[in-house]
Amino acid sequence: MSWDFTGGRGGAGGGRARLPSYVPPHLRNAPVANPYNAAYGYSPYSAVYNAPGYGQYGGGGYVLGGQQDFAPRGRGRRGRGGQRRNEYESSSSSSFADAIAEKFNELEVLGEEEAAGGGGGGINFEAYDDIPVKATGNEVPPPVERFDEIDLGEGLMQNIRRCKYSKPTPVQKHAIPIAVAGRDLMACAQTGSGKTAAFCFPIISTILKNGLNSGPGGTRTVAQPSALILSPTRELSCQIHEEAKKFAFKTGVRIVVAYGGASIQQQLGSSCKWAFCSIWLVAHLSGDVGLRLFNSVRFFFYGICCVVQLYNLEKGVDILVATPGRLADMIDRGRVSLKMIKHLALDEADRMLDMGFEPQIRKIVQQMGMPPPGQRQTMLFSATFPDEIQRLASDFLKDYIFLSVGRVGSSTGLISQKIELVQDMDKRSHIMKLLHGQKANGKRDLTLVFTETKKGADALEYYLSMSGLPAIAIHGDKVQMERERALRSFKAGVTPILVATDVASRGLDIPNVSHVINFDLPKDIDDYVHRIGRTGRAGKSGLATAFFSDQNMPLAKPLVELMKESNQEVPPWLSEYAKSSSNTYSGGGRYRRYGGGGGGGSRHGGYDDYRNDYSGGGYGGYGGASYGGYDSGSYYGDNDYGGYAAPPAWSGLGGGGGYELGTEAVVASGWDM
DNA sequence: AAAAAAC
Repeated sequence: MSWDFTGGRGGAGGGRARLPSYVPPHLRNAPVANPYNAAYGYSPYSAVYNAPGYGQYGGGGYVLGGQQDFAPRGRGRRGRGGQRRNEYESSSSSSFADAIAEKFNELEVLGEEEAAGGGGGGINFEAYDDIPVKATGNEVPPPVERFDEIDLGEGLMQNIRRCKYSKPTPVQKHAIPIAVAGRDLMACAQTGSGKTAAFCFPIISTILKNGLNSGPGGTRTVAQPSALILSPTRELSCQIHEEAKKFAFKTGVRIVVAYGGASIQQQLGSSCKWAFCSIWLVAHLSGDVGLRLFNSVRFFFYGICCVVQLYNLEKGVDILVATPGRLADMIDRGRVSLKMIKHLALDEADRMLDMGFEPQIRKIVQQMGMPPPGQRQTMLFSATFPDEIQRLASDFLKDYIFLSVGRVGSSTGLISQKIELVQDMDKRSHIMKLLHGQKANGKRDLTLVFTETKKGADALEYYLSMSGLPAIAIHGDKVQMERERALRSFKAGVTPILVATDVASRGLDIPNVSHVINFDLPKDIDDYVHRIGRTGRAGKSGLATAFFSDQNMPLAKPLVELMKESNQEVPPWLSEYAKSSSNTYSGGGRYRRYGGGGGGGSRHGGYDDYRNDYSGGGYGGYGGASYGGYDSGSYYGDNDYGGYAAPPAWSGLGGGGGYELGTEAVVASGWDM
């Protein structure tokens, strides 16, 4: 029964069969049957650690320096020749050959960030030529057409070539010169537009120019990274880390990832891991007493972990990729100091600055020793950038450039959106119908199902599993190990149905998703945009189905507008709802602080520099009526975002040197890619 | 009334 996997157990057959274990150097260039084996480093331990009873310790998480980086002697990259490599490390990208192999494999299966960031893999670069790009701000550095127009440093250039990034994507063309010039940046660019590289290249390049921070001495007791990259989920941090490592290959730039969900095996050397596994085995064989013994040993090892963590931090880190909670914790403990930070990048910045996250971010950025704006470079990236968030973010920036990149393939209509009127009680039978229909197709395409709550995700997973459908759930209540296992299992097609909360809605690289089902629609239209953007990638068509129930009335209007923009057929009943609800729900019931106010600007990727709204009031395109509700002008009366005179005219080439590329204003149709 | 993010 396929749904045996839903418990995240892997099973003897499923789990072990995929384990590549050690790959000898001479075979590392060989194509990998399943890209995810290599890319995500199935370790021989996962089968063991995923055994029942281990779960609560979150074996899959990383405390610091995921994978290679946390091995006691670090990676081979820094001249250690990989002598400390163990099986786990080898199964990840321990050599660049592996990295390249992964890259190719990922491209083949339409990796998201990879694909768009890379020059190969059947990416339709012609489509990029039409993408409207707009940069506003003072003295905007001109874009480049090629990577070699900018001196990024030989090591990095070599890696760019190794990655087969032949040509920069639109966001890279603009963002890299801006960032290399040391300017602050607020970039509104789609997931999959290559933004990871857009902020990594300049950071790595500058670090190389200014000299590495991490010397071999290790006399420092506090890690002082010179760059910090923050992201809202652990998986995303991990993904960025993996990316960045490829770019920094052999440059000596040290990149460490830090996020929660404490792990044991990830941080121990191979011998410790084996010892740990053996103990676990013995413990299980000898029953209850053994298990108790195992638990004490586990705690012992946990203590060791902290020591290892310390050691690695002290060894030096140039770029720290982290989630906010863990970083704040490490700063509190005095393990990390931000006083040497020269570059700060926030990925998915709008989420990082929304209600739940903003205080943490503000604390990290403003109260934990980081140099103030002006003395550091700050770059914010997101696919959606509501005005309210822009306003918040401007606290972190100085004289920044706002960059807005339109969508790739928006005109091709890669994603078809279907909205169905399904009441909550009918949702289950309805999704069964949908999924069985797909099953009949015999395809192994991936289906991503979004629910509103964690409980809902679990319940749906259970229901689908019990109905014979291979589903697995991912959400924040699962321990990190289960989350990662779910993701792997989904990507590998073992459980081609992933039931997820919004933990999986942003930034994550989940290739081959052919269908996104919004079992529960999100409250926020931006979330919807991010969610459906998981499908329809790199030339493949995608389907996004949403179950619209009476609960979703507030979403009707923005949803209709979004669908119209992307040339989707709007069901008549939905239009009716949109009309009748237009003024009723203005901003009410929204969780996000920017809630109803965001309507002044355009949404779903077509955001504009809010500074330009300041004096002008609504400028065509999207009227302030988007959300019904507030007139956006009401926000601008505060006058509290100090010193921002309204910069040059928003429309590109005029005025103070904004750039405009492409054929139309940036509020182009289409949505995420 | 949610999700995420530290131990």
